[in-house]
Amino acid sequence: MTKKPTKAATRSAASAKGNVPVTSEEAAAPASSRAARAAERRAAIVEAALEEFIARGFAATRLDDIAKRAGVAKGTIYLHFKDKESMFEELVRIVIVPVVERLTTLPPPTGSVRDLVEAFATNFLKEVANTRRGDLVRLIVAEGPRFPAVADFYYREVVSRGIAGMRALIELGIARGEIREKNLARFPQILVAPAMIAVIWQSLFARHAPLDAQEMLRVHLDLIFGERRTT
Amino acid sequence: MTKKPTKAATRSAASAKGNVPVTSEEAAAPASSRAARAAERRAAIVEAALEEFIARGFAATRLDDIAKRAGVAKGTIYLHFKDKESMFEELVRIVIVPVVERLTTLPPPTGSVRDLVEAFATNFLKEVANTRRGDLVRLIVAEGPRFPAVADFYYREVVSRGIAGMRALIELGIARGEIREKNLARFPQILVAPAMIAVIWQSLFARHAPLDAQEMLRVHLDLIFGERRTT
DNA sequence: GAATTATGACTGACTAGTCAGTCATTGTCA
DNA sequence: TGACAATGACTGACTAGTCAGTCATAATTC
Repeated sequence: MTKKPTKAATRSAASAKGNVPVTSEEAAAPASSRAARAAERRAAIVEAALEEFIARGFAATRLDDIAKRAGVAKGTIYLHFKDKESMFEELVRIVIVPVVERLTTLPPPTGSVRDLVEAFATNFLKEVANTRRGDLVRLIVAEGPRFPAVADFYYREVVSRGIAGMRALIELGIARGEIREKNLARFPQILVAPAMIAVIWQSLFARHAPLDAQEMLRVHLDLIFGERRTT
Repeated sequence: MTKKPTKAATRSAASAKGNVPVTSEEAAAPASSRAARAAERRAAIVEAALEEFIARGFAATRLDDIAKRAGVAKGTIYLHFKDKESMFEELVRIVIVPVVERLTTLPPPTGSVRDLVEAFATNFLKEVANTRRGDLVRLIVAEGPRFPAVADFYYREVVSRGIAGMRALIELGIARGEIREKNLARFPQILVAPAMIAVIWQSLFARHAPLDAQEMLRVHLDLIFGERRTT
């Protein structure tokens, strides 16, 4: 079979029209242009949908707008997603899964518990609070009650894991004498609360009163672990 | 025409059906039944709208549903509110203003700062967290970005006041030596964060993992003021 | 019975989802 | 290798339905 020629042609055609700003160093990838373009389009749709849903909420988002933003016809969306609702649900999964993976893989077994938590916090700020991801959290809070599937998923994949992880850290901190308040292990939510508040604050009140999240989290850790810096 | 009976009928019908739990000591008011009924209807509409908006969000809420729930024709809504959007905005004001008034009037100049804060927290749980009001907070978080007017109002009337009040309490606590962490005054958000988290948790994850908010807040206060109870 | 208030049928704008048709890509065959 | 056929990704006009807002009519009040 002669497969080479087609490939070359495909290639140039794709790159000529495709100012698709998504990923892509598929330079090495031998991806057949057909499949590659499909993947690109899907990615563009996901990106556009995320943007629109965050900006307008589920109900007020028009699929026409998503299509336009993605540079795709409306029908194309339905080649990738069953309907608006399941698109939203898949979207949340698609965006969250990699973040969870990255955050759970991180823990470098360094020194004190405080350092661990602080590193985690810094990372959280960089990866979530100051990103589109932060708005996604707000979106989940907003739409959760109307999308039990989303709320469930988020609880299972993010919240319960996060709480469990934090609890483990707290217990370690207590065991090592870094944390005085024993009851904290019963409510790891307390450890995370200011971070969540920071996320919400940024998207609602930042323009009224900017919040130095990094510094706030540090103060909060001082509260839990006792002072430390020269401050 | 026989008008008396109608009136009586109307009256009783209204009170029979109308378990409108809102205001109303119009007992003393010489309010012509005309004005009184109008007020009742308005209250019913507000109540119904609140319920629907909380359950479905702004965009997905139908005025027909609000009307039906309020026991009113759709046209009647337009006798009280300009349109859906301004109804939503007014709604937030109508519900929030009395709460703010009640909470700001409270401070009984009792003993320790910790007692003050704890009383406030308990009150907050009773008045907000376990009420429709709590869901309203979530609704504001959800719709805030699309309703700058609402976000502004909420910031001005609730957040900035709350932050200021908390800061005053914290400074008092520091002055009296009850609070060790001086930097806390720079981020009163930390003091409030768990309470907000509790509100959000209740409406999103309560069914996955119930949260004893009261107890969580107490632990948080222990963290700030130092242990206390026999626990 | 005039004035005020309430009603709900109606309208028009808008949108989720569909589907017949197009055409670039891929596979096949000489 | 070049021509032809098959494929299926993609399109966008279209349908069916929804819903905010209106207004002629009806009910109520004074």
